[in-house]
Amino acid sequence: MKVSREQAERNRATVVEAASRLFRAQGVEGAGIATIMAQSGLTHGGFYKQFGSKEALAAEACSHSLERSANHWRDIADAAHGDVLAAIATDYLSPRNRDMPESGCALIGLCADAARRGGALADAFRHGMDGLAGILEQQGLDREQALARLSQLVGAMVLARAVKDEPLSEEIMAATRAALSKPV
Amino acid sequence: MKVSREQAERNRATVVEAASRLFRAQGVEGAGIATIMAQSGLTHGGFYKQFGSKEALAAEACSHSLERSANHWRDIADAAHGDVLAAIATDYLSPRNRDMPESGCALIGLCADAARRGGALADAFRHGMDGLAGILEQQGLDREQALARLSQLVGAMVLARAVKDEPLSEEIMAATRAALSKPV
DNA sequence: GAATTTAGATGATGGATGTCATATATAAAT
DNA sequence: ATTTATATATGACATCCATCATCTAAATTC
Repeated sequence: MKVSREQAERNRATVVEAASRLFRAQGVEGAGIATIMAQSGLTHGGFYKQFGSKEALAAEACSHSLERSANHWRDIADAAHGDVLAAIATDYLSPRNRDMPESGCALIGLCADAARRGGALADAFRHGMDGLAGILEQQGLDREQALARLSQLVGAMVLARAVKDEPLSEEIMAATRAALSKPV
Repeated sequence: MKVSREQAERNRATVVEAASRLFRAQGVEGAGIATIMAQSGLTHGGFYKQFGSKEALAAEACSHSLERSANHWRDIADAAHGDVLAAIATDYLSPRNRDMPESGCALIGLCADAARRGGALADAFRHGMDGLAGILEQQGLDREQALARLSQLVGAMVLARAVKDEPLSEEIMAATRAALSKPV
């Protein structure tokens, strides 16, 4: 049945949010339209009234998530007295980001999908990554340093998640936190 | 029909090799048993005479691939006069590794699958990663430095693949090559 | 308040997938 | 030379998925 325009817009936002969480946790292939819609309290049929395709939803979910991450990084930067990069590293290289992929950084959760699927998802991924790199650049790093250090954050978290071994995983995160705390 | 024991063993190795390439390129979910067997010149039916499950094949393919990478890194180390780490970085952070995932490093191609599927695949991933970290440790890096720098290699390649943007991707790789060429 | 529009529900479709049962032809064992 | 064992082929099964056609009830418009 039809719902009010505002309700429809709210529903749409709920779907994007659910997709963002499910895609990050299970990958774009791993999460089906039906699951995402059910998680949003809807059925699968209405999906194509709101989104052109699963790909389009994935791209939107990726943008949504990386914009949130950018806001989060800016909050950390504002709150940190002293070394902002170390504060971001401490927040990023944490069990929370490692063990809760559905709410963790989309650079980790969606990197494989962006690489394999390309298209609008990869565009959203690139744009979001650029935003995060830009935040690092505002901390007195030149672009080269910003990209190198972002790479290190991402690589450490990718490995920490993949090894599925708490001591080794903590070792990886700690080593990278230490490396990022050193002066340029 | 039955084939000779040696032929069967060769066939098995061919399947592992095909799986290793297809899984790295398309992910474990993206490559089906039928495709892997066809790529090996066989049909899908015989698969379960040789492998317990797709998961088991994925783990074996991961080990196989990361052992090859370790050999490759050792070759680079032997051939390099001077800075071995820079030589490895130059080889790793290259268009070849970025654009040919089916023959590229499995740390990149299988990290998402290891993180999501866990099990034997994650075990193989961890073991292979440990081996590569060990090679870095033999270059005068302490363990902490080895893990931090391996993270950086992995993160840069993950991002370089995901952004699907040749200039940005080259920028990421160059920034990380430069960072890894600096003294500890 | 009637007419129209439309968000979402129900249900179908075609294709792909991992796994397994059975058949067959050939190697290995006797 | 005969028997046995088995590597691979054929075919099937149940499940899942993205997408779309159709329906319906409620919101919007007139």
